[in-house]
Amino acid sequence: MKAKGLENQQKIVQSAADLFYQKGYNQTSFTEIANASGLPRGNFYYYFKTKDDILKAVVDARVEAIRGMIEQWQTLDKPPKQRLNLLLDLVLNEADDIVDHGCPLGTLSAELGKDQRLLQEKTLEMFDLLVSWVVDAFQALGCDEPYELGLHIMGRLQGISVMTHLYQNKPFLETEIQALKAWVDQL
Amino acid sequence: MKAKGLENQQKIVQSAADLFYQKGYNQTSFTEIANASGLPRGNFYYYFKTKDDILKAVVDARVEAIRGMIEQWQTLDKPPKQRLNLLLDLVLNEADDIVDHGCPLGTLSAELGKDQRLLQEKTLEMFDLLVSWVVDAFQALGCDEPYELGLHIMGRLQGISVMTHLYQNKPFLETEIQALKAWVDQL
DNA sequence: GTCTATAGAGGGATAGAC
DNA sequence: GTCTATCCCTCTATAGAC
Repeated sequence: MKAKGLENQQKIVQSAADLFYQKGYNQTSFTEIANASGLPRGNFYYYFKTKDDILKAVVDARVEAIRGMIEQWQTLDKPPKQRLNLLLDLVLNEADDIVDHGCPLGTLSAELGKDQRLLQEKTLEMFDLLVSWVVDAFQALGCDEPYELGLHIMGRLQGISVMTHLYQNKPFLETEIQALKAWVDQL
Repeated sequence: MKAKGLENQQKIVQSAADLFYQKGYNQTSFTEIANASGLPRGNFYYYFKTKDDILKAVVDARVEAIRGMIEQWQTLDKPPKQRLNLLLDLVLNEADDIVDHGCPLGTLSAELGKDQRLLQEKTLEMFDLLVSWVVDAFQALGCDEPYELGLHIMGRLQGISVMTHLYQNKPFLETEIQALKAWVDQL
């Protein structure tokens, strides 16, 4: 049945996404994905030829999720500074996960950047969406170098995520995000 | 011979340190360390009982290197702001490596933080040394919250390293470090 | 102290019955 | 479209000759 197939495919992608985030891509085995999704190991070679294909599907799903989120943000029709705050609030809401596993985008990209650059390029699609969202906001604010500012704020968020994860320090994340909000506010 | 043994041990630690940085800890195999160090695979179980022990030795070596660097910095007897600049210049000098492999401290800690927290704690020794170096400088400057500022600047550097690595964007690193220098200067 | 050979577990991937 | 059985490879780690 086609419908059943799609369902299983989504289960695999969802389980893999969680595990890749919690354990890292290379540290996650087929066995673990199978156990988490409730499907027998051999089965999902029917859906994905290789582990890399699973990662690509995971990234595609996350790209679509981000795209959907941004589209929803756009419907809110907020002024530029509040648009930037939407991203900052997103990080604030994910604080507990960041304490435990770091940034879902950054840690995956960083892991693959070490020696799997081809796969890493795929993960940059996730970043690019957010970068262009913040760049647009800085542009709307009439800033001189919107692209540089966009990379700057994404870098700030990555740094906050790394330190929060390393020291499992949630208060640090909260005060740093507040500081970023103040910085945005006085632009 | 004891001397020969120590020499081999250092060769292993050096090769492992390079590979852990370039490929990540979990992605580096004994075979690769053996090839890089020129020693046969089985041999270095004489020096290290497990792979984890090699990592600990690698971290110990790096801790000692950082400690030595900081001691040397102290002999320079510079004013606080210039002390902070020593760290910023260090990052600037490592820009090419950061483009290729990210921050040598941060990427290792982040990898192990995912699901090898016991090992990760060991790697925090490297961070703690640098954190206390910058905290001391902020304290000497009479800043209100030196510890928070110390974590802040370390986070900024981590964020810069992550983005530089992801996008292989060296100019980004250079302008961001310059911005940090300006920020330090006007404290 | 140095090296070879190999054990034992677990990884990704495949073949083929149903 | 679903599942079992299994292959082959690489991994860490060990045993034991020299």
